Amino acid sequence: MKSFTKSDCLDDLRRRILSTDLSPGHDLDESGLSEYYSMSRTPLREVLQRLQGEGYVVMSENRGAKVASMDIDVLRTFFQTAPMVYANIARLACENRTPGELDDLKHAQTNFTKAVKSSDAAEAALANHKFHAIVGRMAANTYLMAALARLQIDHTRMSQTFYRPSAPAEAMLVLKAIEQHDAMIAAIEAREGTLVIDLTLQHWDLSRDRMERYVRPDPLPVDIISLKDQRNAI
Amino acid sequence: MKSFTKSDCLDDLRRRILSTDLSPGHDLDESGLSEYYSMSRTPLREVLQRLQGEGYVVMSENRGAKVASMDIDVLRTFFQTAPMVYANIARLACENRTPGELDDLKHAQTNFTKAVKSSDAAEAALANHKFHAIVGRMAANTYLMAALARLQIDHTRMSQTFYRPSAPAEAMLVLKAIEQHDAMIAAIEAREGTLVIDLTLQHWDLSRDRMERYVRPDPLPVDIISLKDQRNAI
DNA sequence: CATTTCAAAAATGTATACATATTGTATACG
DNA sequence: CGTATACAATATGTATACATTTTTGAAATG
Repeated sequence: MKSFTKSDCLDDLRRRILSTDLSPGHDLDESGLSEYYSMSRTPLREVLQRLQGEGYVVMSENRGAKVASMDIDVLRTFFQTAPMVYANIARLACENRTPGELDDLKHAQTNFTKAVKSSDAAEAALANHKFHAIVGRMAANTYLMAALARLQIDHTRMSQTFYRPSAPAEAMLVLKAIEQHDAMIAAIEAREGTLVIDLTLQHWDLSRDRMERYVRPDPLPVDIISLKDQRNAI
Repeated sequence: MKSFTKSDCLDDLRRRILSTDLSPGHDLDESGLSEYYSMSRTPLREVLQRLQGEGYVVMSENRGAKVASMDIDVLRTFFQTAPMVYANIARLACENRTPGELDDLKHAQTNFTKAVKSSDAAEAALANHKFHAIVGRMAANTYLMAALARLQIDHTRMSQTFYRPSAPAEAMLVLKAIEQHDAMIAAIEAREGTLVIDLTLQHWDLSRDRMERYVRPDPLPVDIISLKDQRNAI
């Protein structure tokens, strides 16, 4: 039986939520989780409290914790807010990045590329999350970071399908995302603020188009429905 | 002995931190606090975890919790970020406000005015905090709200002196703040987005000027130092 | 058959005891 | 003297037992 430290538990729960292994709205049972991570309920509850603070879960009095939901209001707000925050973060990252952070970013990019090439969808989404989290750290702005962290939770969960390309045209889009990351790294290294804002917004557009297609897929063919028994059609 | 519920404890600690009754960097002792609020350490630790999530305190492994500090980096970032977040929040508040929230805002404004008139500095700062928190709730944007909440913590702590007017000219400034609040309420009620952005930025300028004077006060008169015994001058 | 009641079961909340890590202090040593 | 080390004191971390609340489900009722 593997032994988990509290930090491991935090990381693992974050990973499972981001990969939608624990789906939005999923009920988190304290006893079950404390057994799963082989720790008592006391530290596990503290982990959940912390995850609530980070926006991964919501807790209600006497009713335990749930994975944060992604209802219609959340999505609307997400698409409204994301480009502004991402662009501002990217600009600040240009100004405030350190050499060490730049190395971290390049390393995250190689991990991302590897994950994409090996067609590991969940791993690619998490590697992408890590990449943008490092850009956020570069920005060195605790206030915007709080907003970014929450945006990323929903962004990563929504983009799970992004890295699971079903059509050749969509595989191309993922390769394009890799190129955009490379361009962003170069711009951040050169401290070209206006350029990195531009690149970030392009990167956002690519992601957004794909996500909107996921949220609002092509409607089912009408004629199939009309051919079926009318009682089951509604 | 008064009995505290966990929610009371949360509110009271927030209040004490915002009013700098618990100053930035202050070490929070679990045993002491659990005795103070007459609850065991288990729920108190959960309260601290939660306050960490909200940005009021920082915790480190095996070293307990401290009130979030306000060092030079924090202040720089604060002045850099606040106007953008406040302006965006105000604009969204115009769009998304509900009648009930508008009532809450007006009520908060009467409380604020009362506190200012009664020269209760700490209460005025907290009432002002509440006012802007309601504007934040009106915006209905969880991502920006996370940033706003953290900005407000530092804003309220810094502006403690704002409502403790030492000179008549500064009392005038506080009255001006009250007028600005009234104008903002009217603009939000009329859903005049561009106007409320303008008013918000003016409100910010007023607050910023006062805070900068606090952070960087007038230097001590040089001649007084030169008159003293040289050994004590340094 | 739907609805209500109420007790058992299960989950969350809290207190306490114990384990582990950090900090302070006195003493030994160079 | 200053530094290092050992040990006591104190603080944080975790496990367990118990309390309270919510949920479940079977029996009773209309």
